[in-house]
Amino acid sequence: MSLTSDLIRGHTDQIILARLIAQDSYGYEINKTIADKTDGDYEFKEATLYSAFRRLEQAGLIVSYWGDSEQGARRRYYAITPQGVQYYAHSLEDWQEAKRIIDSLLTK
Amino acid sequence: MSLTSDLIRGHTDQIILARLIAQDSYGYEINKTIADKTDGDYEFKEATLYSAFRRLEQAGLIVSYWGDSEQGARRRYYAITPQGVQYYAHSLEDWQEAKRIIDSLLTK
DNA sequence: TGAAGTACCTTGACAGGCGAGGTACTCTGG
DNA sequence: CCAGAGTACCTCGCCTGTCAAGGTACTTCA
Repeated sequence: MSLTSDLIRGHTDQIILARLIAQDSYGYEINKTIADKTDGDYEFKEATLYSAFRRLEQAGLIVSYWGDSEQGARRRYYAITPQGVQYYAHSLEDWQEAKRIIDSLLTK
Repeated sequence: MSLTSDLIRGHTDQIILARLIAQDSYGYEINKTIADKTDGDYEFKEATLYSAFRRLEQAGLIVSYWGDSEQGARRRYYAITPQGVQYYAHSLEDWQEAKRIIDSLLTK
């Protein structure tokens, strides 16, 4: 919910990349997966999600292609690039580090 | 360093409040304490720190008073208010929750 | 005397999140 | 048969928080 959205700020790219490492996916599905995994506690706002896609694609961390669904709404699929994988691995380390630092700052 | 600063974005207020729960303090000292506690890995930028003070005081979470040092540079001390304590307690819960959520989103 | 340390502060630019609004197609119940 | 809910995408413009850059003023010490 809104409680956590401030805290997840900064993890958007990382979370999207994590989903794309699991498998190619598209905006709507990624958001549903996130909602599932968090038992409905979290989900990106659409504007946030799509602006993240733009950012990540411009940075070369993901690429997109249109799904070939004849029926139903068109889907733009995203796939992670090697640079994306590398960036993600690095971001995982950063996250471990950040947790450590924040936790240490929240104690007397 | 700059690596972690993106991830600490959003924890600024919480970290400052944690310091003020330990004891009344002033900007410069808070930053030094943070540098100490993180072995020099982290420190607020001054502009960030002082804008956080303004925000927190406006929100009624901290109050300030001038230190009575006759000698040396003047110091503006900050103290946490009851609302600040309450906000901090809440933010701790949010942080536990955020860690759980983020970790769960970073796995297959 | 001048550099380094202590201590505060402001301005303006920039980036990311997101509310609000929009398009277009499909499926299902009444 | 058609209205509403669901799927699926997208843009514009505001708001908030960070921070580079710049400034002030005092003290200590080599």
